[in-house]
Amino acid sequence: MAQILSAALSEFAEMGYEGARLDAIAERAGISKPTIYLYFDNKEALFTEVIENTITRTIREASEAVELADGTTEEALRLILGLAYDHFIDTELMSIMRLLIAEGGRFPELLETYHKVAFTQGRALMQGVLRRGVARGDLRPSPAIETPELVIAPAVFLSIYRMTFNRFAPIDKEEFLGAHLDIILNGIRAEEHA
Amino acid sequence: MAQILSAALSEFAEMGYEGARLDAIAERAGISKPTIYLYFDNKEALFTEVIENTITRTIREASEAVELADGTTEEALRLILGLAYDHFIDTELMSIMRLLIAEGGRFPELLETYHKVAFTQGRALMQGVLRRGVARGDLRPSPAIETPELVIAPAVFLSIYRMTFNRFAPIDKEEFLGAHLDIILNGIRAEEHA
Amino acid sequence: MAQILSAALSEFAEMGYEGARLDAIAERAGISKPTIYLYFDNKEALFTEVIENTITRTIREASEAVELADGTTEEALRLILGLAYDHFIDTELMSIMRLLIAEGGRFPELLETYHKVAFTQGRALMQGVLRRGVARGDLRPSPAIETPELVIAPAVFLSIYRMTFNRFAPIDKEEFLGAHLDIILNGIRAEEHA
Amino acid sequence: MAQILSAALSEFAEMGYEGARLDAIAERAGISKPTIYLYFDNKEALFTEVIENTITRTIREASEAVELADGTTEEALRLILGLAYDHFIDTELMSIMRLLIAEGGRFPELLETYHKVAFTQGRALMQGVLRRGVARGDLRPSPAIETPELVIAPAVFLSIYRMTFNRFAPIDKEEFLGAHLDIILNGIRAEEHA
DNA sequence: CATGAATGAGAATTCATTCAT
DNA sequence: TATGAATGAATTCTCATTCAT
Repeated sequence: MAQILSAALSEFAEMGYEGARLDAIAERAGISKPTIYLYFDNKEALFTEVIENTITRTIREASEAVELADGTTEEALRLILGLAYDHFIDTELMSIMRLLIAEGGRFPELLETYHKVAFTQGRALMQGVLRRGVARGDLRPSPAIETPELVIAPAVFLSIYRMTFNRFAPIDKEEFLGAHLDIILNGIRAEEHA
Repeated sequence: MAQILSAALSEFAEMGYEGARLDAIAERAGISKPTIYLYFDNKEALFTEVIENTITRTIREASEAVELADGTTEEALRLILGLAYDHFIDTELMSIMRLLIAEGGRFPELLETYHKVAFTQGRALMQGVLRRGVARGDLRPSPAIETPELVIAPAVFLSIYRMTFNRFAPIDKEEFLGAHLDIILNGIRAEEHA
Repeated sequence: MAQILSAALSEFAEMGYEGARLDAIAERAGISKPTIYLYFDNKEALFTEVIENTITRTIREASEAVELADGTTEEALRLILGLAYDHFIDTELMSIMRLLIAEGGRFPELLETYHKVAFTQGRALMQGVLRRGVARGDLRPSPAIETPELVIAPAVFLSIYRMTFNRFAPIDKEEFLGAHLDIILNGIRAEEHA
Repeated sequence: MAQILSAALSEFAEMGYEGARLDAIAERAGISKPTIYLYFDNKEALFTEVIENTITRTIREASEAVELADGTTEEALRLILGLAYDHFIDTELMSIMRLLIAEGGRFPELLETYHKVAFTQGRALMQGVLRRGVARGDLRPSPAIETPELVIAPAVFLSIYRMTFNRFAPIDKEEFLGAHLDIILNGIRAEEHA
């Protein structure tokens, strides 16, 4: 059953919901087509199960890793963004995101699950770091405190980019992360005085 | 033919390439199915034509608007980001982006077209603004100069967000743009004081 | 569409609902399988349409014929039973009856239709003849007046018989009808007196 | 094995041959699907076995009961028709009859078995009673003597009726049997008087 | 130009049947 | 004797595509 889910994730990610063929999934999983029906009611059930299973599994792994260091605000930011890049980019979660963007309109419950289980959690984590930073005097009370999505946005952008344009103009993950941290922390404006 | 393209864009955007039905497109366009074949060789040709047509048309409109004001660096940034938000969010271009994310793997030429025609151009524009800002002493020579994607990323993020999670936790476009400009310009770090 | 209905009637009558193959129906009708779907939503719709269409068509024809002669009671009985035999035995209506017996449990609405449109009407007709016979003094006020089914029963029996056992021990329709009339009119008991 | 046959009879009777599912039979019998194959070669073998088994079993029971009373002709008739009603209506034999009507075309050997084992025997029994009645002077030498089916027909009719239309316009078994005997014995014609 | 009518190729799904245990 | 797991062979149904008009 794990093999079916894994095969299905690949096929769905590559072909989309409609484009995916149960034939292909069965072949990837090394079983026969009817066997899929021993474990899943139908294509839709398989699809939703794939999504939910992957989300919860990945989030569980991620959550375990996010024992936030007691370090400085900058270290915490660096850590959490590093984790975001590691989990979002070139991973199964990225495939899920692509699927949700593509098929979300037709599977709104999945969107909701992902929103609740993954997005909201990540957002809260980031907001916690920012708030602590402000409390410590490390960060100014910028609008980012209430819009932590802004801080995460470049990670999401890179995830999309890697799935699409990267082949034409590659962007290096580490370099991008470095620049990301720099800009977020310091902005692009030149020092006022002088 | 314009009606066909328009109908097809809607249908493809809603249903994806495989999910889209020529029946449905014909109905939306108020014509009969075979008529589509008078103008397009087949479904794939219609799809690529829809994408390319929409891209070029939208980009043309956008380009006309980007007679960059001679104003201050901040005004230029504000202007170009405002245009990005206006063209990317809740528009046809957003549908195209969704389609490219969803189907890009199977239609790489379309990705390339979009990359060349839209993305590269927008990136160059942004980079121009940034470079001029540095030259004028308004902006520091940050890594964003070579990674202008970072400055655009939140617009892309919001575009995706509006297509997916917005229904569960709405984000206001104008507010988000305001925060976006603030963070990009100033960063989140507290003034070093001294 | 008439050809599809006709082909479907044959196939359903021979094979039952589940046993019937759309392939076979298409072939009998000289068309391709998908063409069936141009006219009928699915197998079930085709089935119910076949039944209802055949019933109403046949009943219409029958009704036209039942301009009951003003003749004697015996002539009227002879006429109406003759019509029953002609319409029930070795005809399309017989196939319908077989189908309803076989599949009635799964298609109760069809049973109801047939009951209303065919059976009730025939029963009322027979009852009318019997009542007039009693009024004229030709018939005694027997329990058959309120149970006209008894008078029709042998026709139904023969219909079933022809579909099943006739091949092993053939029963001649005309002879059977003759005996039927005789028994119904006179009973089998010997004259009392003497 | 008895449980399998019983489960199979129910399922076949309800769903027809094609409609019946081995899954369902196994579940009704409280065993697993492959177990059926320990006792029966395949679905068809199970079906024919069910039919033949039920027929022979029921006929055996019936035969035992038909130690014809030495009573009057009328008593004998009453007895034999009573038995027919009891065995044909709302019983397993009725289900068998329905199955044979439905599937007889595809299983002619079953029809033959039923014809030989059940029908011919019942017909002979009835004919014996009639002939004895004529010999005794109780019955006239009517055509029914050579067509005893006519006398049985209403029982068959009622059996069919109970499987189909009874829900829309119920017929009481006992009343019907009473009317049946009256009509068969006396006919519906008024006394010639004199 | 436009379309009503038709279909070949293929998709999901079902089910009788098998087999290793 | 019994069964959990698996599948080959259908079967219904869909849809892009064609063609005569």
